[in-house]
Amino acid sequence: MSWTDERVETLKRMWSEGQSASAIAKELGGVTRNAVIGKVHRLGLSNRNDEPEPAPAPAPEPVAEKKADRKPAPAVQAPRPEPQPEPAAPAREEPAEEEPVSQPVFTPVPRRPIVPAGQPLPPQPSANEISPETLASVREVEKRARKLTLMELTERTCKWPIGDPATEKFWFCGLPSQAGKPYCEAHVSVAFQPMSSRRDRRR
DNA sequence: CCCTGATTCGC
DNA sequence: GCGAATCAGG
Repeated sequence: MSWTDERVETLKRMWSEGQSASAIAKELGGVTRNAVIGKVHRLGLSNRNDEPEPAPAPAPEPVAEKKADRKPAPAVQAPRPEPQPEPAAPAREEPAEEEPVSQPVFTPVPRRPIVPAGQPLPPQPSANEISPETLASVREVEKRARKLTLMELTERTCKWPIGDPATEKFWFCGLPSQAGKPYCEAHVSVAFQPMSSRRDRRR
């Protein structure tokens, strides 16, 4: 396989969408993720976000007096943009009266949430809409959940969230997912319901 | 062990 | 230019 214009176009599109190199390789076929990564670098797409250019801040040498100056510019690695200094966290007093213990209370720092453009988020399991049998089955399955963290999820693990994300009791199902589906068999059954069965569900 | 991208270097 | 091997890491 070679990098035809069309294949390069697909590569560019998927990469900009945040797809992983292996996913792109799978889509293209005939190439490995290494090939994809290599191509990405050759195309100069390495940076997923589009920083125009850090404007390398010449780092002016304060002391640069040498009679016999050898190398004017050592030409080292491009100087890093240098992370922004953390803006002094505004001391925030919450009038919360009900909290007995002092809680750190994460204040949602203005952060642009980068959603990994993946599978559709599962609807929260709402008791209605789902047959009791299926619901029972799901509950049973969730007892056997592998309780994976976000980082442990793969393309072959069920990504159904279990528990309250705001608490420690939160994890992902993690059981083997259906081929091509983001969830295991049990969760697929509650996630993907035919319109017909949703229409006149008995209550 | 699963996965990720980054880099190197012989081709 | 290409990409396998390797590295570094979550």
